[in-house]
Amino acid sequence: MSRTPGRASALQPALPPTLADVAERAGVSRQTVSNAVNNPDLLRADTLTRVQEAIAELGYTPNRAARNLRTRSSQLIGLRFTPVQEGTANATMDRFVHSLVETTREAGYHVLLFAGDAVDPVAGYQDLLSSTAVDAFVVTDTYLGNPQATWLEERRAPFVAFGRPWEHPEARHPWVDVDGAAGTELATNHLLGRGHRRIAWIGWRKDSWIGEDRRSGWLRAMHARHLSTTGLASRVEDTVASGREASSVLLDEAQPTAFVCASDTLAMGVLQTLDERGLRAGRDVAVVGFDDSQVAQVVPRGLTSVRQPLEEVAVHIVKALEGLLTTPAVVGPGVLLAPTLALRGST
Amino acid sequence: MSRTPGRASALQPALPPTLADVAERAGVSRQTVSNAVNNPDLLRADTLTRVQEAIAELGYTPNRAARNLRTRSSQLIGLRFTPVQEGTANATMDRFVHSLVETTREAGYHVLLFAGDAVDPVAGYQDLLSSTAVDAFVVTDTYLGNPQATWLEERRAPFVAFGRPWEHPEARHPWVDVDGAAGTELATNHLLGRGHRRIAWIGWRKDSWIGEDRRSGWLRAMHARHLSTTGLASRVEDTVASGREASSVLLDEAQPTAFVCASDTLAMGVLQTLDERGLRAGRDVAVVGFDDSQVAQVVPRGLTSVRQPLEEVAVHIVKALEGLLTTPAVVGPGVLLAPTLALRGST
DNA sequence: ATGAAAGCGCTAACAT
DNA sequence: ATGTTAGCGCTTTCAT
Repeated sequence: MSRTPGRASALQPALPPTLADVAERAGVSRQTVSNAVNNPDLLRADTLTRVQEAIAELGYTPNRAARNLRTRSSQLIGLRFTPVQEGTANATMDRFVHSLVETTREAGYHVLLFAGDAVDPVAGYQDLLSSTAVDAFVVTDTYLGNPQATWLEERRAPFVAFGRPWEHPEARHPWVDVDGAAGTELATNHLLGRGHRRIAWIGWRKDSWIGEDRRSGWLRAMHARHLSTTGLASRVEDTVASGREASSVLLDEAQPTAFVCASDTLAMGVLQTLDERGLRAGRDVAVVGFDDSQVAQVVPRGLTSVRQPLEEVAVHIVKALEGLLTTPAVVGPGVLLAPTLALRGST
Repeated sequence: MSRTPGRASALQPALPPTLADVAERAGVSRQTVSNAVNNPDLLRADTLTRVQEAIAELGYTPNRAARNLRTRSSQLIGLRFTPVQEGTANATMDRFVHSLVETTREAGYHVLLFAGDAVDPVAGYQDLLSSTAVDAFVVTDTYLGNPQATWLEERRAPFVAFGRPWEHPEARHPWVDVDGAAGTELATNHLLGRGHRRIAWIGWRKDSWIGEDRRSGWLRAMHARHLSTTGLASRVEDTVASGREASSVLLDEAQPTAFVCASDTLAMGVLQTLDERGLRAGRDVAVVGFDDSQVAQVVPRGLTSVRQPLEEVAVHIVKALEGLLTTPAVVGPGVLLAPTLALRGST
């Protein structure tokens, strides 16, 4: 008793109405109201109407915390949000997060962001998991060994990875990824179609699985035409400066007429080199980047770039999450999606 | 009874330990464990040690849902996540979100992302508010009338705005903003210092408060030197194409030697125009953008740009949130922060 | 300094 | 088809 919703003083806002308030108003039990919300089919039509009216009149919304406690679920998906790296063109995260937010919403979930502890990458996951603050995770940073995925799998924590378990083919967690090799192959074939034969590759160091994957698409396309790739490849850090240096060396030593890059960041480095040498991208030398970043879209004359279907990725991830969160959990096979090529002035 | 933590079958993971499990192990009451977690000062040193040992051994973490239900708080801050606009350079959101995630974490909060309903911008807020899913909101899209802020204020919902209540000076909610006029003044003075006298402005349409604010900084700097601004200003849509067209017209009709722009997007349009005319940014014509986007950082030779101190914004916002969430709520005055200028090759 | 009792708002399980 | 009972795990209040 003593709960008089709507009668609290103006200074202290009224507590939101509860199930009990609705029940009293509609002249039914609390359980019936609960059913009206969660299993309306169970109610007789006229009872349902009466309850729904009471709900509307009171502006009732189920209390999340109470529901979470009772159902042992939070309807929250945890995502470790890594910062954009300043001075690079990489912004996949941003577009992906939006797609994920949108898609999870349709499935009745929200996205909870947490920061990565620089020292212990697993700390953030640990916290949320053991306090049952989230129902599952989406793991995105699968590029380096991915200790998170392994850690989560050991604890039987539900999660879906954006990215293949490269070095753990035995991993049994669901994942969704984009076929990087197909993307660079697409890019290389596009250049071949425009008459280029000496097409250089600028990618990441050998310990990057994603980098090697993307590189393999370039190789595949070149070899399919029986073109030599000797001296045409460079593996560097993912920075603009590295892209600039690598392209400068390649131009001097291998005279390529086109560049395929593992990232827009590297491609911007190539554009810098061309700019320094008074060459025009697209006319004198062709350049293709990877990720279709904003940079690729707005740089003068535009940068042709491989675009990941992030909206589609999000859809498949949420589908996998839903499978994971039913009992018994359903784990489907990994999903590999095909990227597209955004054509612009640089080719 | 029947709860045997750690003894569940391997197929069904064990339920996490509860307060009661810790209490039993430590030979104290549940309340004492709760105090050990929340008010350790209340315990005798040896009891505290014993309880802490039990907590460590069991790997106990308080259940969020239960705590939320009891304390009527979720430790969650809601943020409506708007997508990046493709084809623009705007990515303030991304950097800001990261700062916010980082800062809220230090204050014991997490960030909950939700999508904006295109039709009803208030819908997402409504839901989370009435289900008490979040403790407060951070409102970022204050550029157009800001119905959200008004709506939230009417409902006495706790929120902090990133952005001034331009058209509602009587608003009493906390806000944090960046002094756009100071930024463009900084930019203009920088150009004046480099000898420029005919400095043009490309900004947004008149109905944008932020746009007019930024414009006023340019005006102020020009007028302080008794320089005419007649014919040197243009107000357009925030797109690269508009920036290109506006700069083209201005170059023909007013012969400016420098441009100050309301956004990096517009500035990229200027760079396009220069590129088309065979002019070099920085040597022939100077250009300054606004927001220090990734684009500004990696475009060949770089784009000088006004940089918002988003980390600092986040700190002040979280400070304001904390004030809001104490009882009684403490509402401080609005906070206006000064931007800086990131110097690059375009000036 | 510690413990016992009560209850936050909801839903699963069972009874009618 | 609806109601009753119990309890999710925690903290507030009060007693010792």
